[in-house]
Amino acid sequence: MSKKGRKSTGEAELASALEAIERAGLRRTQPRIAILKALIAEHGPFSVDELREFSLLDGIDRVTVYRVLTAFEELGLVRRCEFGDGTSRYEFAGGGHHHHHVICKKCRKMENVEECIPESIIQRVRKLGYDDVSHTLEFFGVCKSCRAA
Amino acid sequence: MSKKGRKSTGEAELASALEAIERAGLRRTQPRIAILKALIAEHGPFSVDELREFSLLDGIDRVTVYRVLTAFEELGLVRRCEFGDGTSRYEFAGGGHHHHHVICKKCRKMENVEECIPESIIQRVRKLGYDDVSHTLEFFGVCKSCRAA
DNA sequence: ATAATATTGCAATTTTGTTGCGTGTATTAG
DNA sequence: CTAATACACGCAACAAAATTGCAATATTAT
Repeated sequence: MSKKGRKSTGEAELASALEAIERAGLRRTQPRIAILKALIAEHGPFSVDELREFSLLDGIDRVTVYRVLTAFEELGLVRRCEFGDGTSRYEFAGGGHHHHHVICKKCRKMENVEECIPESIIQRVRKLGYDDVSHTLEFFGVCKSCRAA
Repeated sequence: MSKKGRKSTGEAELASALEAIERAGLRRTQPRIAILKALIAEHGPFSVDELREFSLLDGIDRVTVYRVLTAFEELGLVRRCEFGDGTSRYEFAGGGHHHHHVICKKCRKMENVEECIPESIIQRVRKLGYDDVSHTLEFFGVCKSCRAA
């Protein structure tokens, strides 16, 4: 995405996320920074325990990860996804680029889907009397390799 | 929906669901019938424990309810919804009529949304190589009364 | 009616997420 | 720069949700 086409280091995303944290009156703590870095560097939504496997998060308590992710979700820095297996997964959402996922029903492999729902549906929900409307959308199907087998 | 406009007793839905169960090679057991009846009679997605409060389900073990709902989901008789509070909810999906929900972020009140995503998005997912594509879609917002407070 | 087997119920367990509280660390005031 | 304050963290205990193994039971086919 950068003008010269070089791979993003994530520094811009990190900086703007930290700014958002400050604007919200929260502190720049080591766990928050580490979690942001991990989420920006690696992608695909992660469960709390998957996140904790990154060495960046070494020594950070599971409870802290839950609390940080919940705070980030409220700030819109993170999106929570439910893939139907009972655990929540989180991915960085600080750069406005919002997408969804397809999950294979057999092997649980996951892939991004760039399309989103039309604005008109969101308008309908607003007309029902809701403000600050967000949504979750996930697709499930059987992937090529699983179909073959 | 019936031709004469009288209220549906759910008998038709029940019959066709039972037929689907047989076609799948499953047995018509008392717990399965009771759960179907409850799901057809009452609406709005229910958690396992909410379902178990209906007297129809008296004496049916929680584990059985989980297992039955999982089987029904695979048959497409039931849709699973995730409202972001850590528990799965289920609703009858045997009559093709498929809808989504808005959940208030504050009071957790829930309401149906009849609109659905355009077929074109589902086509895109199929083109990614997935068969048998389904989706989950939930909206979240702040409802009128919570906005006032 | 009987046999074969799918399904249930129970108990124990695992997994996921939450709460309370004492300690530590970042920020603010002096 | 130091002390005071408040926020955030880590630990331990807890709670909720869902799963597993196995023996007992109910359903279907013969």
